[in-house]
Amino acid sequence: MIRSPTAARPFLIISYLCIHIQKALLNPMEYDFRVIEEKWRKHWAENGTFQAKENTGKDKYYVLDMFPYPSGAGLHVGHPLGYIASDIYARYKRLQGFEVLHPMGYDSFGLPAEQYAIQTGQHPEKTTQSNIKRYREQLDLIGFSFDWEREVRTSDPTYYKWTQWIFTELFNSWYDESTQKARPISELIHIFEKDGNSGVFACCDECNPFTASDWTAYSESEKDDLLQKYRLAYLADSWVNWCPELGTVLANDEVVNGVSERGGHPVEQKLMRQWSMRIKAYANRLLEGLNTVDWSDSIKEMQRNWIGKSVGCSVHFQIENSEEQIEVFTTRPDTIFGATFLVLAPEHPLVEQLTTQEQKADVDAYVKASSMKSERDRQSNVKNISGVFTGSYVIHPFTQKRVPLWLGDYVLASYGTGAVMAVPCGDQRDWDFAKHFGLEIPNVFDGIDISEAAYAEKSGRIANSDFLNGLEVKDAIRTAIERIEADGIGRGKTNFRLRDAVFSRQRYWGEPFPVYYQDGRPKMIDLQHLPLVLPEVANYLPTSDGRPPLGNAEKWAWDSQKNEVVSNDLIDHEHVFPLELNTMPGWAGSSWYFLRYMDAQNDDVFADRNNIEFWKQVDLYIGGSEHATGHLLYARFWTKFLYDRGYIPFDEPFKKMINQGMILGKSAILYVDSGNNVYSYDVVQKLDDVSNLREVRVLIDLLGDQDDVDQDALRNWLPDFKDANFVCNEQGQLICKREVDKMSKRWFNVVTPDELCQKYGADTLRMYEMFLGPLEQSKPWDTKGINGVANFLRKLWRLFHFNDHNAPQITDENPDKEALKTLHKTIQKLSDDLNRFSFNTGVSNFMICVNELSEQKCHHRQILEPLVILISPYAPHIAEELWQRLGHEAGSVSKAALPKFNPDYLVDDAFSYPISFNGKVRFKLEFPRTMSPKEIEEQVLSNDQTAKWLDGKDPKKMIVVPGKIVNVVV
RNA sequence: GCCUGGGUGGCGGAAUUGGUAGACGCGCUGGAUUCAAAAUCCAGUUCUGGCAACAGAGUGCGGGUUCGAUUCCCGCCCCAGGUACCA
Repeated sequence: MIRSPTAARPFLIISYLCIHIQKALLNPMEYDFRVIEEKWRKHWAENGTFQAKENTGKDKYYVLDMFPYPSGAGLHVGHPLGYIASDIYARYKRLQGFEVLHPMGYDSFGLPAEQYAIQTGQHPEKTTQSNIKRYREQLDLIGFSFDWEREVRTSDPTYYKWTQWIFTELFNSWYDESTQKARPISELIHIFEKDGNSGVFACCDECNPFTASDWTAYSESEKDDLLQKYRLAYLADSWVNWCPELGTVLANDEVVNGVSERGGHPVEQKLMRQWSMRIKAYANRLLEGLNTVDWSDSIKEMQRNWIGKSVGCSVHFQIENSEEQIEVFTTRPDTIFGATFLVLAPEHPLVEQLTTQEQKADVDAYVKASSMKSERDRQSNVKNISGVFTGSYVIHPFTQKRVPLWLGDYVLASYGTGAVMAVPCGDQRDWDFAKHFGLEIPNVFDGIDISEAAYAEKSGRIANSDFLNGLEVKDAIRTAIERIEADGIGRGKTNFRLRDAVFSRQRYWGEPFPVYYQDGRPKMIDLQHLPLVLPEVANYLPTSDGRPPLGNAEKWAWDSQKNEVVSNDLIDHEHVFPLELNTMPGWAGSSWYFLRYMDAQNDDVFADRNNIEFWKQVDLYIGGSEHATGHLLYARFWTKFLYDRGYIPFDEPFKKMINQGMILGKSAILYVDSGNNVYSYDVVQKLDDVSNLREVRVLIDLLGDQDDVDQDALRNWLPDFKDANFVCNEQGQLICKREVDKMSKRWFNVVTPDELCQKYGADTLRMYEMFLGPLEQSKPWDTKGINGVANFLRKLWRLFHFNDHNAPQITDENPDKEALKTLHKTIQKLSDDLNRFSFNTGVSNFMICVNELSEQKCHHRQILEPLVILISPYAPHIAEELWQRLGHEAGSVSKAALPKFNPDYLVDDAFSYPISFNGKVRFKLEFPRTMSPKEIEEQVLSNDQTAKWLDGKDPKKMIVVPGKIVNVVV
């Protein structure tokens, strides 16, 4: 056991190595993982063992891991968990005869490298490169079967060339609702030229009707402005989540509880001209597509909630003494007779116009107060009801009554129309609002009490509602919509919570937009001139006048004649134009990387059509569930878009997905008082007053087997402990309390795969990570148990009884029945475990198998060879070594055929029946499997032991389940 | 609040269609081997009572269905993740 401070480690590792070498010299038959693992890693790399090839005649299988962001902290044991599982699966698929694509790469654009650059002046490219190098070294140690020829890096210009291209394709597309498909913008222009926009049913921003002749009469810039409303990537003024601290905008899923996901800085609402993605166009298909993929229910549900489809209708309310109308969206048109007031969001465009002179002061104050509140404040004060009367009224379309018009910040400008018809009897928020301001609460439900709370259930009968009286809610909704449509005051409508995604970031370390501005209008740079490479800047911060970091670049202008980037000095707005200063968000590159792996080095297309046709969808995708509403939604969106435009033949990227759980760390805690004393945990537990103590986390590497700290090491670790007084227990130990935290440097509880590979070997690490528990569950890491797996691999090795010449002592004779049964039971269970992605029971089954074969003293080649193949996906290094020593070609176990299961070996002639009385098992009796239930019944009844449990009584009933159980009811 | 998971020994966990609860591993206890230690091997290890044979209880809690329930149904409690004025 290494129980030393990091400082003392080199010495211990050296001494450990000495002992190890000594042992290996003494006993050449021992399992020496260090030598073996290095040998096979080298062999696989040199022979390109795991390179995937297209069109080999085999069936394909695509196993993908979510690629990592290469952070400076390196990998801890939690990171490779999913990679190990996917690697095992990929290796099994190869043994089953599939051509397997199993690639890896890096999501290498991102904030941390940029923050580091701001602090140190170090170019993000440089830190990214060195982080990737470190990641690669760590990954290589674990023995993954990745095809590194296909590595991608999102920050590499040869990669982001295609990210830029996809952006231009999105810019040059619109969404045709009538065919539910993205189409080239050129086709839309053609339609406009012929028929104007009246026949166009598109997903677009609000747009007044125009005719073909209107269109032709528009100026270029008017046309451009109109087309922006239709493009899938568009430039628009929109309310964005602005994070002043980070100096950038954030997507909705990058904001958590009103603060930025990265860094936890406050976020506010701001109106900015930004690139956006019209993901809303795909809302329905993103929802429907979920039914076709094999993902966990929780992730699907999260996406469904995020998309948030609600079916209802729009209703127009005429404003009293005005030509204007207010449009509201409601899912409950059946309750329209209960609508006693209307509420607008404070940001609603008609607010100023509708406010009467008397109310102006109040309304202005309210609007101002609301705009000061961040979204977070609005959300956290749900119970805090606020609002103000505008002084205006609208006319109820059915009763013709005057309905007061209020403002309230519980109505969101960004959802629906930013206005609601308030039905206090049917909606709790409206009810609360009405109570608070003393507004009417008429009841439109038959026999429901609404004196204490609103009734929001979608059931029951409607009352006090004219033509809806007596109808069931469902029928009432339908009838109301029919009437609303017939009267021309509204129409059936479906709304989505999903909002268009802001696609601009005011950052340096991201993909530059392939865009320059001619008279303020965006122009795309053609594919043939891409990539538009990120320029050098002297400073990674925003410019002094508040422009994004790219504003610092001196050479960041586009010469539209030479088609190249030139110095800003040359900008003349004739041929040389300024380039876009924003960059793309982190999710741009990760939205399509799975396609690039299919043909990672192609310079002519993002991936060759033949390769795409061969590999198709990702068959198995493994990664964390934290990307449920971000990456996984955006990747689906881009996939559907590329499908629509005919670039790929499928519209869902990931057929099956498994989400691995998080591996948590176990922190070590000591107690410190205001003096200079450090207390052992067991001492603290006996103290009466602990109010003056505080918990301090210490480096877990300093702990021994009993959670006791190496005291000298602790003094050397941090100056705080240098001269501290240690209050130890009776054994003189300083014991730590262990607590489960996130694994992080911050809590000093990180365990790295490197140290475990060094000490126990990669095969042991791989199997232990799988053995910890079900893949999808989160679980704390405890290195203690790893011995069990290490012992198992040694036991496996001993099964082969190597002599001094490294030759196994095995026989070619036919194995006995018992050994065959063990083997085939294992084959069967393993294939079952694999189908269920139950890797933990997979490891157990290997342990059971090796235990049984050891007991049987099995020496048979016919048993041991299939076992080696079977275990090779889990423990590939030892398997290759054993395979070679068994006389096979080096490295070939990775390409062997999985042994076939033969049920004949499992058939038993007899079965040991548990005999239970009233459901409790009391003893066992063995009967032939062929014995009939009738005979078994007789045999059991005539047995001596039965008499004891009957205790003189007669059995009421007997249940005999052949091959399972016997139950006697007394 | 709502949605999705989950709750089984000292610990990680197993039990796949309702059929022997606790596989496998860790830890612990005892023994063998050893000058000693490591490693290895053997035996035991859900709890309670008992020297033992054995008996009773037992899968978050309370009910129900069934010959039989960790598994199915109803009601509740707790934990984790997601989400939240979405009209």
